[in-house]
Amino acid sequence: MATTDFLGRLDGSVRSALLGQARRRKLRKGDFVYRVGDPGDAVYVLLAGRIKTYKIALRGREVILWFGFPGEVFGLVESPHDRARMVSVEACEACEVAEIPVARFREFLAAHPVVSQLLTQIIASRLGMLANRLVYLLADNAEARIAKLLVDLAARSPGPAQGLGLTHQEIANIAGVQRQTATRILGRLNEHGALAVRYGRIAIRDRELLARFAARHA
Amino acid sequence: MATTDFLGRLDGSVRSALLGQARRRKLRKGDFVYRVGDPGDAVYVLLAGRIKTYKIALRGREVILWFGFPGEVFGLVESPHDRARMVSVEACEACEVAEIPVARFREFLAAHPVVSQLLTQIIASRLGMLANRLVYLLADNAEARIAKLLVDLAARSPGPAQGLGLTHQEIANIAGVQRQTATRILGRLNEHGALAVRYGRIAIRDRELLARFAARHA
DNA sequence: TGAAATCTGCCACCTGGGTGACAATTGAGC
DNA sequence: GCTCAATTGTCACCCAGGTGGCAGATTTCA
Repeated sequence: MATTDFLGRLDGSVRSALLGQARRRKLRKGDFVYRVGDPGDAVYVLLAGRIKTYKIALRGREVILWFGFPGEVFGLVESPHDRARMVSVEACEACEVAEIPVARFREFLAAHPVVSQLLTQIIASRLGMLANRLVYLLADNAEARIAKLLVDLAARSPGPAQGLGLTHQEIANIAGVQRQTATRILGRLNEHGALAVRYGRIAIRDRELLARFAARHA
Repeated sequence: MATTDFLGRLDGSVRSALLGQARRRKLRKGDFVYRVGDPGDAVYVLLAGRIKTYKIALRGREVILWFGFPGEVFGLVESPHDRARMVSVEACEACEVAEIPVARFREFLAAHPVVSQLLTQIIASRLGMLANRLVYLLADNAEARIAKLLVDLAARSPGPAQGLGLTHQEIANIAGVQRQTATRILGRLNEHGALAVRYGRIAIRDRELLARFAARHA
């Protein structure tokens, strides 16, 4: 299980206690869990599907900060002080989320200090991941960035064998390149045998080779 | 006072209680507070000087994550679990820091829940700042990146009137450009009257104009 | 005070990847 | 099954910024 899987790391009883506090919401592709400026009055756990967290930059450019997979928790940072959301969260496919009002979530944490510690860990690791991404986005070229990105995602994705259901546009938006560049590079990695790409199904064929592409700058 | 000024936001008595727990360390330019891999067994408050937090990327490239100014706290993220440091912190000039062993810091937080909340806020805001930087680094061109960076720094820097004592190399390393590019752009911003640059003393002359450069992509 | 190290300013060249454009393919909804 | 929107594939062009190289300015510290 991925270390980012919050729900999976809770004891069964704690998990059901938490989910008992939650309202379930189903979302279709393109629906928002929340958007920039919404009140940050709830915390979410993704039960099924895939979500993306992003901001809109200059000229309408969508910059993806983070993809969320089942079991992961999100919406934590703005919630404690009920500030406006700083990012938008959108369903990449049909999703289900558990929504917990922040007041209840706080009570829950007070009653379960272990969970509170786990969250501290999760936030710290997310800060670390973001810092790492910043470093490689600034220092690497497009090919290495995309390779690193795929390695990272495969480590967190639930069924990497079947492939990641990412569009080229999404890959471009998280790697900070143009859609056409993403297409070109995915094609190249496919030719070299690192990936197995088939219309929207990107699977890693040779993890070693992919890691080698991730580590070189040329 | 900048909202990031941890020490400045503490009550006088709380502040002296905290500093009473600390060992003071003086550093010269180039000294490390800690380096990647060191044990994360202490938390620091910067008392004087300026520090930079960075990682080394491919090909020895230094990517600066964050500049710290007096009053700011750092070393928080790895500490609660005493993990190895994920970043290095180096003095940019003569500095003084207060070093608090993590065990004592934890006791202190338990005794002062207000401070604990403040830290949650600080970590959240740092996550937000990092996310913002990621967005503009991916979406903007070199000129807008450097302009935004200077606006951000001026907002946190103690005496922005006298100018920021940053080298072109440091600006390059945080904006993710080449040193020569930083020089070229600083020269341009100087010509246009947005900055007043004089050998290592970069002062903002026209904040409005600089913000305009930060907001355009061309 | 003087030598060495660091920092700044410039320049010419070159390339990675941005840009726009369009056709082919696929999947989703009717 | 059919239609339409979304996604993918590919191409030609071009420019922002990377690269290397060097001279002059400034600081540091012996």
